[in-house]
Amino acid sequence: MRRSASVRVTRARWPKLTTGTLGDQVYLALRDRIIAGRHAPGEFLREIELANALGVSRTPVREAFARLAREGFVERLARRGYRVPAEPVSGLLELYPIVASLEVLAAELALPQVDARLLADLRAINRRMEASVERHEGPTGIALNHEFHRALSSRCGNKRLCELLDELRSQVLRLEYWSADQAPHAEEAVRQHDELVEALERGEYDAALRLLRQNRLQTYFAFVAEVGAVPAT
Amino acid sequence: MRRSASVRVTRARWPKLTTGTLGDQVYLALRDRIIAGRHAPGEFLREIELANALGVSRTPVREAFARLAREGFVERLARRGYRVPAEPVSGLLELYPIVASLEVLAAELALPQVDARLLADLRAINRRMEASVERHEGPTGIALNHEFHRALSSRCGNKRLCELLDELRSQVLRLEYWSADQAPHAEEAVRQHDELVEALERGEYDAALRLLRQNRLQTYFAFVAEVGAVPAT
DNA sequence: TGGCTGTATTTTGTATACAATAATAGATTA
DNA sequence: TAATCTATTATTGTATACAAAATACAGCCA
Repeated sequence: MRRSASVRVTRARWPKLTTGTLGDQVYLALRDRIIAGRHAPGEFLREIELANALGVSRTPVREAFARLAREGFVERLARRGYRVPAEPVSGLLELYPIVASLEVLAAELALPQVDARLLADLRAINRRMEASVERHEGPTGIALNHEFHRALSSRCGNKRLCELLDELRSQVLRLEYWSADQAPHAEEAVRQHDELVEALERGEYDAALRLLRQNRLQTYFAFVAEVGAVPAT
Repeated sequence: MRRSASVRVTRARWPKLTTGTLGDQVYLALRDRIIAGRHAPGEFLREIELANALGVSRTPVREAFARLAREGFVERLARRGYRVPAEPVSGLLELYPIVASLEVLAAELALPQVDARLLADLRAINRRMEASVERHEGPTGIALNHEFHRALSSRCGNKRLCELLDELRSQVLRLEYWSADQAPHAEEAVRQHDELVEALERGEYDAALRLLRQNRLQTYFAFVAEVGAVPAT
């Protein structure tokens, strides 16, 4: 009971829960905080603490944890609790090839759906990314890089693929936020994005796919070079 | 209360729960039943019923449902309950390309790890698949087809990729059990598997990858042709 | 007779109480 | 003084009680 003061303070730092089931809301709130790096890797998250902070019971918090654990945002230690995992290096090393493969597939499927509006969106996102990179606003550039690829692959017409990519990208996002100061090989990426859009405009689909593959592979190798790891491929 | 008789009967048909957390055990038991087709598509699954049948409370059953829903084995209808989804056609149509892409990636990564033991395993699995197809033991052939591809891709060295593929394959498995009488283009697949193993033995990696891609694409197109759907690619 | 509304029932969503277990700190002994 | 054993405590795992909401059915009215 004498905790009420600190609980109130903590509570103010959390977004209010509004719609949907409580479990979903807790999941979203917690995931955003973890992605944004507001919980240090290795930090333990306690059900009761979060429940108090959010003004809900342990049940929805547990549901959120179960989901977050399955998606890799927290680790579940049997009978010990949940903690934000460290090891972003191996995580990115494993995720990058998966995301790259699926994005190439999504792009192949999306090619027939490319239209003027999508191209305009892609250009706009890339201009924002360019500006962000120039100003060295690290995290913004990382997010915009993902937004660019999301805009393209979301046209693939395969709902399942879109959902899977969204989930994987959000995991990459967290690891990049934590391990990198800015988007991977940012300036180069902006240029490659422009080339990709131009190829799409000219209807040169093979070239576009090649550029996408190259862009994603370079993200991977740039990271590998940075951390000094041995590439698996 | 007068339901007790039917509950007791149902209970006898369920496997006993042994190790791990109850939530995990319920998840596994229920998933296996759904994959095996023991619950008709469209059938509603009630928390209390399952809890009674398994001799546990609703809490672990809820955890299992949450997981199954995220993985596509059940649908969650807000405030209505959970049901086994119908629509295997669109599900397979969306899953096949995803699995194919990731398996090609996994195979690329696994190539350096190929050794005599793996090749022997692959041959053995394919012989069993051949026998199963000859005897028209439908479901067994479907499972063995997955086992063959799993044996290869599990050598990729990317844990994350392995887990993702396992999850996706188990979903494909359910849909194939329900929508097909036997492995997709079974005889042809057995032959292609043999060719693939032979290429691996000769160290012709490019040829092996080409054969794998072809095998998976044909699975997809054979299904498309069977259901008369319009292929997305 | 057909459609609508209100109520009862069923089922999920949430909260809380209880059980089990692993970490921790303290005491005791060599 | 250090190490080990024990008791306490903190935290998850599970069960159950309670709340909310959606459906189905019956009764009523047009």
